[in-house]
Amino acid sequence: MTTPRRLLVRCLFEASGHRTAEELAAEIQARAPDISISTVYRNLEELERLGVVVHSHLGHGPATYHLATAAHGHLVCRKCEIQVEIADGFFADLRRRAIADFGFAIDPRHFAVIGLCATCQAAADDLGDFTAG
Amino acid sequence: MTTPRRLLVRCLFEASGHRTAEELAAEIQARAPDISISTVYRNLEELERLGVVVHSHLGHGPATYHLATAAHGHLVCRKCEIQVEIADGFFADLRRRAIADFGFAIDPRHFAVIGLCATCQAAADDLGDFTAG
DNA sequence: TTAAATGCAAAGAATTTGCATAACA
DNA sequence: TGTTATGCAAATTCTTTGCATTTAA
Repeated sequence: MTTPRRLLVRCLFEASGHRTAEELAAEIQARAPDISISTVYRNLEELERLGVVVHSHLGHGPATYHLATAAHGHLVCRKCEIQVEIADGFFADLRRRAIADFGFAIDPRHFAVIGLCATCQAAADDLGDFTAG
Repeated sequence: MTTPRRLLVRCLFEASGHRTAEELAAEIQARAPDISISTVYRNLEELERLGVVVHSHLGHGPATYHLATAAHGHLVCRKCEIQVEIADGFFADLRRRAIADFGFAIDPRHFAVIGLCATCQAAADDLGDFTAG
């Protein structure tokens, strides 16, 4: 148990949101300025190997990390990038089918489900009307 | 209509699998060696803007590109990385719920659904038995 | 002949790695 | 005291960008 590791774990427990490695590094560096981001990556990797932490991909940017106990799925708008957290129940049917048809045990939280939020759909429709007219 | 663009479109139509920008560039360069990969990226971007091509993320590596007409979802094993193509019907329930509860029109093909294939689940179980015993 | 597309090289973002030093047990 | 972790810098991977030159309509 080293200082960087202790601070990282503390950060992860204190706030439960998803944060990128860079954001976590910034929080840690506020307390211990010369902890390097490679140490953060290495510790996240180790914590993930131990099953304490998971990471997920919510878009094209950097991965986000959080406690495994706080994992959940996401809908992300491809246009405005708004994120919605969704309950595992949303994936019940998909999970059942994946097992039944392919023997796959899915982790539907690793990658977000991308789409268009209601607002951006409306905007796209308006644009459609405009360009058509 | 320039030579690089023509060759890229031909490549995309000839074989229907998903290929990375690098793979597409290699195919193109077999015919016209000094077409650069940045041109491939630029044309893919343009074709995507026009709705002819889509890209998806099947794992942590490079994105894969294919004709929009050939789009489909994927299950990918996080361990052995085997890929299974799945029909849109798999996502019908998720799609319905996303619209009903959040107004989201999802594109469940952009990011793969990650998980463990049957073989890797079995391997994990064996390991579990072993380490437990 | 003029706007658009290209090639090259360099920049960028996110992550990983090599290696000498430092910290833990 | 010996393994494990760290900091730093450099390397990697994937993708984008700047800019001078070429190509196509």
